[in-house]
Amino acid sequence: MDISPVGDQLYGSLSSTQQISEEDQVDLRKGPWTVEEDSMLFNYVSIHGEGRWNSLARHAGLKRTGKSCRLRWLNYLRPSVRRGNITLQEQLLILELHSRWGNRWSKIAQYLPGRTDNEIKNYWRTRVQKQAKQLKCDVNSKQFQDAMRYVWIPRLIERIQAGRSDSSPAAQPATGSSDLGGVGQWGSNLVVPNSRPDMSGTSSDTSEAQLSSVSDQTDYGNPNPSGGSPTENGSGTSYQYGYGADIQGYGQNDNWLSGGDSLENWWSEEDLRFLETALQ
DNA sequence: AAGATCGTCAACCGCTCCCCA
DNA sequence: GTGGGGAGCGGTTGACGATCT
Repeated sequence: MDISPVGDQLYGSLSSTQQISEEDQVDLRKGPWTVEEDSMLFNYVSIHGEGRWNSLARHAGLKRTGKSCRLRWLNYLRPSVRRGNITLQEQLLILELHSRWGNRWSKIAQYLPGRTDNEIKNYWRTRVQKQAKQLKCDVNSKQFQDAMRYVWIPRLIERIQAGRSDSSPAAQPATGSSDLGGVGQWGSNLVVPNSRPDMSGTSSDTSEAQLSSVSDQTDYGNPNPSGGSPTENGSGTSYQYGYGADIQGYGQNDNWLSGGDSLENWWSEEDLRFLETALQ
């Protein structure tokens, strides 16, 4: 765990400047969490469970707001939190779900087990918005939406499929929940890789249909669409989705997707030239 | 080597929603 | 019906390490 004790350095003098008042709770701490605080929160929640964060903070002996405790637990301490690089499948899901729901980060996060809304939000702002900036268009513009649909997403799909055929053991889909019969596979229901319609026209309708064909069949009220559910496969937990994509759970070897598979590497010079021309 | 700039991410803030008395 | 408290959400900030000049 990468927990910095910097909080003590930054806020260690707080108590000396504050009057002790249980009523006002003026000695509430802010800033980075210390190892001790993490330990206190983790132990308390492990024993008593989540909920009632304000009273939980008091009873756990934490000089933090309930909000702060909740955030720390959900984004960091919770055992199910998955750390590490966003995988290609996760990138694809984020792009697809964001195209449908916009900045509904918590809703999007429901479909990426172990990922927090904060993490997805940060990913979007630092990676996706950066690409929009490179292309000199707004991230919400039709131009950028088309760029994602016709270049970015197809390339992600290609790469995912290539990764599968490369077939390092870790890249193999989990077999635990193979009862997803009939649910589309990458590239078949989602989009046709390498299809690059005339982006100068109003082609978003057809692309929307392509992109939505699976999504519309999916019960988004269910955080695990098409019966996707955590499955134990011996070395970790895997989740499968209605798209036919599965995301290797924590504890898995994600190397086949991480390390050099940042979005920047997806955006080849060729793509950039193509897009810049198309966007003019 | 040192300062400037950039990228990432943890954490906070303010607002809204929901539940309950 | 309504007011208050708790929880959740999305936007924003700031610290810090990495990279660049």
